[in-house]
Amino acid sequence: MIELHLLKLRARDEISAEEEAALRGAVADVVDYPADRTIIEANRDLTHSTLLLEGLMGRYKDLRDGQRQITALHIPGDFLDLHSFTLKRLDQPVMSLTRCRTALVPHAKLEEITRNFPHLTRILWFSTNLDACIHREWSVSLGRRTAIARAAHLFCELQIRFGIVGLTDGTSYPLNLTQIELAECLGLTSVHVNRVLKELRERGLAEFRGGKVTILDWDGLVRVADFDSNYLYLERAPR
Amino acid sequence: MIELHLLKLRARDEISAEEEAALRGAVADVVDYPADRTIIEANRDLTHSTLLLEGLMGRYKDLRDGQRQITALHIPGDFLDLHSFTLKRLDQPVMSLTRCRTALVPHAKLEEITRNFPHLTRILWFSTNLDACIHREWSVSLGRRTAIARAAHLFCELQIRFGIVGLTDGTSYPLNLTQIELAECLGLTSVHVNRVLKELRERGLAEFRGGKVTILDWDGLVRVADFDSNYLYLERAPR
DNA sequence: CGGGTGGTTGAGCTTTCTCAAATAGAGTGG
DNA sequence: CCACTCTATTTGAGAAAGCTCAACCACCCG
Repeated sequence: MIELHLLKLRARDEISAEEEAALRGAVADVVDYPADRTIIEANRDLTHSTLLLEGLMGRYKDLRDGQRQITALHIPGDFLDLHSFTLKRLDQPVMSLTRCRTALVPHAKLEEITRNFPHLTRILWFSTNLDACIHREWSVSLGRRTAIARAAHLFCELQIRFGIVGLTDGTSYPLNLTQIELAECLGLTSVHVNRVLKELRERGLAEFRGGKVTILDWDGLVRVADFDSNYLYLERAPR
Repeated sequence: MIELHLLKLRARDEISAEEEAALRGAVADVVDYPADRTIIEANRDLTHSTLLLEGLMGRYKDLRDGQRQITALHIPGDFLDLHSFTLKRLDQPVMSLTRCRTALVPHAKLEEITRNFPHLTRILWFSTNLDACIHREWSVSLGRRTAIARAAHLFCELQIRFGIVGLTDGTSYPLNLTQIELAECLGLTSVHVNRVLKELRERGLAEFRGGKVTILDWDGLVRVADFDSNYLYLERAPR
């Protein structure tokens, strides 16, 4: 059940058999959700964190004037809200973008881990820090990159992230978002995203259609995005 | 020495005398830096984290084309890179924006804490998660807020953060940044920041001059910014 | 076949950027 | 104390990226 999550962690550090068992033992129920459902509301007291097994989720914030910014995308193997273990409530809600399957991990079990498995604790801590690294890189995109570079950068990032959990065939991966939702990730309007996608397609860099991203020219896309995977911490190191 | 950091933590949870002692015992040398110096370079192996005692620091990323985005501002009492404890290297460098005084906290000491003080560990973990919440809110600003709302939002956030560590007199706090650096935080050009600051001043909302922010009309500023302090987790709760 | 959602395109507009120049201020050496 | 220099701030004018509004198309599903 937590196979994809283990893939993600083991790409960054060794996980012992005992640690793996502790992690497996921490998982409680499996819960499914339809698409377009807020599954973790903001400011509610939480007693468990949620691991994403299948589907696509996003953290977002709605502004008073009706605009929405998606601040993070979660793919299978990601915790949606491991940070809720210490935060106790979320400042930003999490919604399903497609149909999803999740596994609940009670905070009580995580607390046991912090008492008995210091190294595993650090690995879980690492994984929330990795989320923060991705947030910072998104800030760079939103603050400084052009529309086309932002889209290219996101496609590069996701190619790597899907690759880690074995969900890409090398040149394409599932991304069942509407152009409106993609615009909400990129800080653009859907109209402009449409034009940007057209340009990426016409320049032979990447294609977004049918709920799927296809990388047509990785090096070209990396160049347009000014993409550097450093921030994804793809090396194994003792954490 | 770690008084301001304790203020910050104790605003969010109880810290026992033993935990306080463990934290005090973790601090090693004090180091001073001049302004405008990169003090933690990207991708270097790190063996300690750094606590900011005095001054202003920022995490940033330079793009190929010469643009810079500042992704976080650190004020006294903040860890600059507590996340380096699990990341082992930083994806984004940290620089001093003013003259600064810091205290080094060896990772070995933090590791001891994770072995012996699970609750304190969770509090430190919380504090990196809080950084991430701020990152997400910055993403919202960069992605969706207008230039004036972005500036107003940052001024609101910093008023609260300086307030927690007792460095505001209620209406003003030190912020010794150039307009260029402020622009690098806000994802704008310095020319436009200048015009935005003028508008905030003329509308009687806030003033930025002489290395200091003065809030002239808190409610008005909050309205312009669409500011909600939820994401700063100002409540005490068992973490 | 019809309704609904999402994608595509065009035209004009707004925000913010770029380029350029003028002004202000802080620090330095004479 | 004054000229000089350097950096930061301020303002103006024109350009560009991306937004808004509107229409039309394509596809899916009942």
